[in-house]
Amino acid sequence: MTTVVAGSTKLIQKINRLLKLSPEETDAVASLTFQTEQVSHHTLLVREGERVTRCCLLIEGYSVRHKTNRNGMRQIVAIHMPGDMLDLQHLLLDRADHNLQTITNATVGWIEIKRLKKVMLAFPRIAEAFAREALIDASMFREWLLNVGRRDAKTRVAHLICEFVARREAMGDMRAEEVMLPFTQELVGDATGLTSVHVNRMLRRLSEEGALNRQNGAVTIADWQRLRNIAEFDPSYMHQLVEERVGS
Amino acid sequence: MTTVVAGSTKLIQKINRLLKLSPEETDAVASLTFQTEQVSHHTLLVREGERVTRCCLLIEGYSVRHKTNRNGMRQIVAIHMPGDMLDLQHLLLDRADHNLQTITNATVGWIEIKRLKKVMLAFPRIAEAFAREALIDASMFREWLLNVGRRDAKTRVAHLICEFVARREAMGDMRAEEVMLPFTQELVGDATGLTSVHVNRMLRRLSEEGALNRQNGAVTIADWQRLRNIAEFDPSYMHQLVEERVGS
DNA sequence: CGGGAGGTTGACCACCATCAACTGCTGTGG
DNA sequence: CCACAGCAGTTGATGGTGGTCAACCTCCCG
Repeated sequence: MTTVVAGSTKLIQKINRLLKLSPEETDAVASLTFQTEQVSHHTLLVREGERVTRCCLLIEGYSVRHKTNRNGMRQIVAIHMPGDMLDLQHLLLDRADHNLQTITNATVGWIEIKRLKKVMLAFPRIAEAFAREALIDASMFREWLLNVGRRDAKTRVAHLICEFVARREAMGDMRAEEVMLPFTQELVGDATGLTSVHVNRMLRRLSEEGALNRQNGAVTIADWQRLRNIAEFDPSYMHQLVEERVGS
Repeated sequence: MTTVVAGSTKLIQKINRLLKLSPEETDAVASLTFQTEQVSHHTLLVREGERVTRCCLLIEGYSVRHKTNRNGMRQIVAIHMPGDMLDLQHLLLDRADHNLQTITNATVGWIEIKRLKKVMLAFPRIAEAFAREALIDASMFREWLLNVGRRDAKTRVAHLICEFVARREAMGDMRAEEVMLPFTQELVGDATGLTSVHVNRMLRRLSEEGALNRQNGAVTIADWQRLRNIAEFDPSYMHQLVEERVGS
């Protein structure tokens, strides 16, 4: 439990993609301090129905938001990566309407909502950046709805992978092709409305068609254009968060 | 093309559900003027990819937001009713990522985004109300994702109907049971990821099970508790927008 | 070495899509 | 006033996509 500044580097990068910050505004974000915590995978950070009084910055690792139906079937509604502020919505809504859970070992940083609100009052453009992020999140939910509601299984899986890769690349990671996905097949199923068994079959198909590489369960991109074509992937629904990718 | 004040009555009611306005704030909203327009059903108000510089208040009638996949299959991602400000997201995002279309004859009121922004600057609590509305919209997208991804056809259809009825009742309409739905079966299918044919069969099942009444295509609620139970419907995902309903 | 989590594969089946035909309204024009 | 077109709804037959169940494998880690 220490305070960190380092954790906010990726946060600042991300905010700058949404809205160019002035030096003072950058300082204001950089001087935010977080109570950091190391958590293992599958840690529930926020539970549906809970009152939330603090926000969580994902510093390292990955997490998802999910809801469950009456039979306990799980629908993942979003995937988060380092630099994402989780629970920004709880600045204005007091109860969580979904669960928030890590899917890998992770480092998170907690901050009181009151303190965040203070910074946003003092620097309206920081507030605007957060609002923009929330609106882009909503756009991504809509795209996921289209994905789950009106695309077949292969396309859905390919689309999920494209989105993830594009976001990670935008985040500044190395060429995304070279990077393995941190997803279990069950997780992909829960995000796409499929079963893990069927996800497995679709991954095989995508690999047979030359879009993906697989070796002992780990997946990498074999052919971005082909994958993207199969996926019907067009990143414009992520607005400023992800630039259109030029090269192959 | 006249300016109206009357159109904002429902808007004020709605904002007050999200956040109690002061008399001055209420005045500020009430004095907003809109360029009104009568449009017929199926009018495209905003097209995906368009630059948007004005917002649209739905005064009378119903509209939906939708996206399409490569094969032209349509996914409806939200349904709007009188009093809803459409395109609030375009205060901060300049391009539309989905289509906006009326589904009935409707009256809409246009307002320049600049003018809205001015009011929001002068009255931060009005800005806060709009932000809260956007966040609740996002929560509804998440619930729809769960609906489409992890519920079977009968439950999906029932859930859609429950949500619509609860919202309309919250809006102050008469007992929702007595009200017919303005939906074609194809529309219900496009909102739930089903075909109109299967929606038809599910409506029949719901009526056989005593949850709905049907007479020449028009649907009313027969037994709210039963329908709600079939639907797994719990309105808390709509936060302050819809109060928990106490009676039957 | 053993247990557990995740991945892989096959057999079987159900839910929902597809296709097609028919009905009943409603609005419109002759 | 009727004829007709068009849209929405209804129903049946048929088939495919993806779910379910089960067995087995691999890898990792204690």
